[in-house]
Amino acid sequence: MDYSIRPDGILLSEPDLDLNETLDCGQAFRWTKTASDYECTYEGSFLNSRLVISQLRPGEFLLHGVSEEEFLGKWLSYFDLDTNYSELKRQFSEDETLSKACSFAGGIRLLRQDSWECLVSFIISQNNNIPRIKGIIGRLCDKYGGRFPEAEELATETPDTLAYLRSGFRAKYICDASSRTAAGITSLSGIAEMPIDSARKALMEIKGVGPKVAECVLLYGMHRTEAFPIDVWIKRVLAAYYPDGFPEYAAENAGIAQQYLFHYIRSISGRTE
DNA sequence: CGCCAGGACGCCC
DNA sequence: GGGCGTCATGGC
Repeated sequence: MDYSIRPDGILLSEPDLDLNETLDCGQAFRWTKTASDYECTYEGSFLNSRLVISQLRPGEFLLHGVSEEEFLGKWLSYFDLDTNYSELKRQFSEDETLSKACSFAGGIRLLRQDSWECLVSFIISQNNNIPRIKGIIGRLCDKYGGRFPEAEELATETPDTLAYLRSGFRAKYICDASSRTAAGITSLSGIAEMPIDSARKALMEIKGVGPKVAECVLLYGMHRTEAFPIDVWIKRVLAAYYPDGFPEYAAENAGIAQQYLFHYIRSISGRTE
């Protein structure tokens, strides 16, 4: 990773990042691709900061209007730029399937997202498809002026007052997550520091949070890279390529490996959304 | 129209 | 403990 400061923002050089692969692969739902003169441009936000980022060419990016302080204090961490993904992929590539997955979409990175937003987003994701997940979260943020609401703000809602989301049976789960978090019964910052099995149990005390959603919150919202969400696609990968279990040497970063595999298995079965 | 979606719950055995 | 119907909504 390298960067330079320009009048129009931060110019970032990072060969192991591709914006389409990272921002549109189902780990985050609030980035939108906007038309531009570049390869691609995305707009989105993390906590209360909005970002417009362009991919100028493979491995080169412009973070529009971002100061060095904002870059070092926020976006460097969000895009996990202090982790060496070349080294990770080199380790993964001992395995034949993982090797293919890494070379298919080598620009995927694990974003360090906000745990609360992540919890609500993956509650919404259950038995749902990505375009509709984005729609529900978009309607939620629209109501709060384009930002993601705090637990305290959602804690006063009911499934009826959340009807505008059209989130279906998931509304009652959003309410439970909000009231528990706002009341301090669930402490996401505390859970983030727990041993992983205790963290899983604590998350699953929330109604609507089962093994899959808990694992996603741990991986995407708490950067627990050993967390390994198993959805229908990863089940197919495990059945087809890992009948004797996932490689032990990759266990510490199994969640990152899972990202490459998810993208790969969907591509070879003809899915892009 | 039917099938499926980055699942979890409640109930059954 | 595993198996199965159900849950809203909408993309395709």
